[in-house]
Amino acid sequence: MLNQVVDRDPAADLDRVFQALADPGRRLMVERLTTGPASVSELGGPLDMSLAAVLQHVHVLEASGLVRSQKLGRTRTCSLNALTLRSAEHWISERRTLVERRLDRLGEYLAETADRPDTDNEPQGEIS
Amino acid sequence: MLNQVVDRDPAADLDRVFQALADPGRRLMVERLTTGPASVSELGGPLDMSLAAVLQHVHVLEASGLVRSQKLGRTRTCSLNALTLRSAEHWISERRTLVERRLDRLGEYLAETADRPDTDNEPQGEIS
DNA sequence: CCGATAGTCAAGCAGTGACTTGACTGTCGG
DNA sequence: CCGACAGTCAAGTCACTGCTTGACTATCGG
Repeated sequence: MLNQVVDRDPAADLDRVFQALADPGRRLMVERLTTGPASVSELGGPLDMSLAAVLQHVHVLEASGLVRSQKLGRTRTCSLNALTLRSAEHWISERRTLVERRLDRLGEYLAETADRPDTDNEPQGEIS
Repeated sequence: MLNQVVDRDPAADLDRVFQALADPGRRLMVERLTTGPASVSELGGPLDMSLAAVLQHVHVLEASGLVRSQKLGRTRTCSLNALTLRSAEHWISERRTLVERRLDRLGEYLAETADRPDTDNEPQGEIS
């Protein structure tokens, strides 16, 4: 009963998280879960599909690590895992800041070369 | 030549962004583009697939709004769009902070009820 | 002008994803 | 104990994805 995280491939991990988020229904479920735990039927309530289909979405979310769930009696209660949400957010923010920093530097460079029309501006590798 | 963003469905928009990021090859391309613009062949360099396949990935990235590109001569130069990266990051961070705040409140509640073992703690709706 | 370069388009195909239905299994409320 | 409830499993369908190959189109470098 302790075969939790056997899978240690960060890339495949992100695959599953982004794939899980790439569906409007599943995002709706995530949204619902931000307000607190919910049963499978509760998650599927607003979704106009069979319960079996909802369950499959829950499986996807669970495989991605975004959602954890446990069964109590005859109902399965699902809850959000903030850590997984964090890791996806982190991947994006890392890349975003990289681009923005580069774009800032480019802006400065352009501003400088516009001010001084004729100084020693050797083309040093690509900047753009 | 000005039929840019005709599509105004924020949900479908996120669909495409997360879908685009849900592929390791495409994430690699994004990663490459954080260091500056690149041609299609450059993006496909480390990828072990035909150029036609790379092009299709570029199309997906472009349709998601993550990448913009323009053709100059015979080469197409692609660049990252930080704004789209931002919007995906924003969606996640909104939800993450929601969960975390709720979890914090829950922690406080539990701590309080643990301190005062027998006060008027009416069960008022679900907290968990 | 010619060959190599860098894409582009269109089929075509195997694999995956998002469902459905139908049969079945445990609870829970009386 | 019985019916309804909440979920689960297994097929099966149908659309979409990620790739390939082959043919074709523009450049670019001499």
